[in-house]
Amino acid sequence: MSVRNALLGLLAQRPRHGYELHAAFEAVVGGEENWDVKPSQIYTTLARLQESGLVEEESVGQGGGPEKRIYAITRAGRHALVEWFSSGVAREHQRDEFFIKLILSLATGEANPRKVIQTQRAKLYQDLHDMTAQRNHFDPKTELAQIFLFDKAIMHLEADLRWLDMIESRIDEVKRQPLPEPEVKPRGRPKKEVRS
Amino acid sequence: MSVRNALLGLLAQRPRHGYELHAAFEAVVGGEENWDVKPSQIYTTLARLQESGLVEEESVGQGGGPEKRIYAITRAGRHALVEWFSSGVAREHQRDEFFIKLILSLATGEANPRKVIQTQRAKLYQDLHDMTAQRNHFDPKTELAQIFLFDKAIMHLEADLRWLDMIESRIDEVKRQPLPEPEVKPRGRPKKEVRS
DNA sequence: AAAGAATACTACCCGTTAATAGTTTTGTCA
DNA sequence: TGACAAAACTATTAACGGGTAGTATTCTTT
Repeated sequence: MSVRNALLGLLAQRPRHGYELHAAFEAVVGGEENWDVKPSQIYTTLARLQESGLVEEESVGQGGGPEKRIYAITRAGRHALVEWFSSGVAREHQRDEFFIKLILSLATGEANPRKVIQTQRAKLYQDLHDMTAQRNHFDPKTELAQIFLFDKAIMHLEADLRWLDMIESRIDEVKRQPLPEPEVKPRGRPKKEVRS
Repeated sequence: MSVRNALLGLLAQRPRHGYELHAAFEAVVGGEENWDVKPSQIYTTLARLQESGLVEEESVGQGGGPEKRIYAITRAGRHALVEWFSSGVAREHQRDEFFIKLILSLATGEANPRKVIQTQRAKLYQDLHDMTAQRNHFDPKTELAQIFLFDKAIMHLEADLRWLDMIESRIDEVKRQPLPEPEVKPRGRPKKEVRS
């Protein structure tokens, strides 16, 4: 969803062709680090945007080399962009991979939960270390935005570590709890509901 | 990735059919709340697992109603599962939707950055409120795991809010920085590199 | 007959990657 | 001077994995 909207944003400035969009995107958000968008994604996304009528092919330029298909944003596109800017970003799904792993290790006995936690903690420390190192490669005078991005990641890692500590200290309580069983629902037409 | 592995974990206990897997999954990780897996996803994932040879169709049971295709985990499947349990969960990509939105609002002038921040903050507070409310619907005596899941989400939301404050207080610094330009690379064969 | 559980499937969207292909510019070396 | 290497420039196609929407068939109970 975000590449899509980013392209709309860039096209709102002026019409561009695919390669140019790729360059602009990288410049804005991926200073050779972190967000690595492949050119092909730009083109597929562009195609889908066009299909949805948010973008249209304007003309075909030709300036040495292959032809350039130049795209422009449409009215509908501008509308979608405004929409995007004026709405909050939905939080990522609860779908937490580590959590499900931990629960499954508890529920199935296929792995040692404490070990799972330890592995994860090691990973988090490693990540934290890497992120911090990378963060310090940027110059606050000119690349403050990049630094903020890393700060966010770092804060999340710290939160994860705190959470992990909390969970570990109470893992026995969880173990003691009954395994959740799939609840059985009565078949057939339900009885007339008596509301509570 | 996680549904996939979760199915492997459940099949490691014993062979099951799709509907059963769906029920078990919901019981373990989605107490009617948060993680809502559609049955169709179970089936598509199962099909893909089978194609990769991690799971195989064992037999077709029949117990009232449509036939049940019963799946079992294979050796390769068990191997993949062990692999999963013994490796850390990779952090989610840097790909941060809010960040790119903010940067684009700064770079393109198509939206007011302060407003973007405010909208996001409102969203975060809303989410925080909802999460907290939901969290309190669970019983720590029997559903501690669910509560932990919410705790994690809550901690992340709090981190996001702190981060947002930090960013907002320094937004002018960012604004003052030169817009990142796509860097121009020299064409042609590169000069013989004089290593530093 | 109504209603919903039990069970399954297909088609599709979106983000993403891998692989490929042709043109132009420029440095290097014989 | 000319041949070639190397890389930028520009784009396309095929495919995969996660995920959703919608539908279809039976069976059981009221």
